[in-house]
Amino acid sequence: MARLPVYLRCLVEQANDKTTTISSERLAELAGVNAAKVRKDLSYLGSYGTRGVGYDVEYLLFQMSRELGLTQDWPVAIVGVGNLGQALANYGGFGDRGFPVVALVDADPSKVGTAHGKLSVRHIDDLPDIARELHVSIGIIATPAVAAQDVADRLVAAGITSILNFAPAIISVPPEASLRKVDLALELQILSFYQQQRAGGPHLPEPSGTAPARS
Amino acid sequence: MARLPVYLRCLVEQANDKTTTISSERLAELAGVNAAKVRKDLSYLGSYGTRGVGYDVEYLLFQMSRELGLTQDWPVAIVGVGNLGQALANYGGFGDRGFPVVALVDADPSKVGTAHGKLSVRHIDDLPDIARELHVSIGIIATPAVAAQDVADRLVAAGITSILNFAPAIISVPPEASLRKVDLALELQILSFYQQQRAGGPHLPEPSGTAPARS
DNA sequence: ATGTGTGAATCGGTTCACAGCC
DNA sequence: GGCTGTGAACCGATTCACACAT
Repeated sequence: MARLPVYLRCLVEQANDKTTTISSERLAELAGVNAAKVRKDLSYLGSYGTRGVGYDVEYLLFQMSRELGLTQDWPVAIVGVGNLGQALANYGGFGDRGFPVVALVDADPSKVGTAHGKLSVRHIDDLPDIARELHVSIGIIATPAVAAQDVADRLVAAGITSILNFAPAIISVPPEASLRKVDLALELQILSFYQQQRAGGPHLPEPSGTAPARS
Repeated sequence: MARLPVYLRCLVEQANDKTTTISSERLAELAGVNAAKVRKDLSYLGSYGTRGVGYDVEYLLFQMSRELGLTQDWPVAIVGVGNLGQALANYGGFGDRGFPVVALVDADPSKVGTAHGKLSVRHIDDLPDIARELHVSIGIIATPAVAAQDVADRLVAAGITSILNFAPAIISVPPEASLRKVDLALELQILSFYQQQRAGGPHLPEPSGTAPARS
């Protein structure tokens, strides 16, 4: 479920506030969902709540970190050192959360060897070596759209089966691999769509999911 | 619908390839969905297809651009000039697609006035002026999580009712505003979850939606 | 009393399948 | 013959509502 990480973040906040126990109602409020969903989601992890009381924050936190695989670091390689790739490499938010960026990779020979922060760019042909040496488990695709599928294939061939794709392209991977995508332009286009709707007469249904009404 | 921009991108590619007409089947393949979904989605825009033939690429492109509000530019302001904010500001991909970044905003007085590319940072208290002068229609939140809700409130108060939130926080906006979120750490956590599942014994259902099997 | 865990009802979105039009 | 447009069937996810544990 894509909501577990959200719960996790809320629980961390609560733990910092010395809260020892939390109800599904309260957690739902923090996570921006409803209480029944929280209970159903958490019940998949096992019966970690106490009826009449709620969930023990620390214990739930531990169980969830374990289930999410966050008790260890997952080294990340960024493929494509253009604007976006550099931006992501400089953004410190990954390493903080257990996803250290351990390699920058590009196909352009003129970029290979250039330094960005503590890392120097390596050639994509070395991907199998890089993956093995640095134990890379996640690959981030930050190339132009046309290269994205090829890069994905190379990542999988190198044994990197978790892929986050920032390129505006539909790519496919074999079933043993996982693929998520983040498409920045697409998000903006969706916003401009709704803005457009608000300006002219409404024709299509309202947004859903990511825009809860203020409570 | 969040799929319209994907169709749009596929249609642009086809138009560049001088393809004049396209079937729902072919478009579905390019967009990574199935044909029935394409037809249902496009039928919401109106009956723009021709039975027995398919859709006229140019005409559909025009209708979709209009519906998505992409016949005009939508100026963007980025709030929060930390690592992520700078990264997004330097990333050229927004302006190219009709979303020029026209303002950088921060609450830290020591950052105000510093230049990044062609823009210099302005103070968040000036947001109402900035919004009016530069016709900002979309605000990007790239602040730490704790500031996100406050920034959202200020954006809405300044008349910027389309918001893209990169901060790892659940925020809410009044119903007249639209909110989308991009949570990079969350995407990585979802990947690490599935990677973890593959390593240990599977307990939860497989991914869905973003990971089509290779055809 | 309070709040979880969970079957049952509900809902929205996806897929099927076919009538209708080129 | 081929492909769209769309009602109907389907399916997973959300929500309800309540028995049960503390």
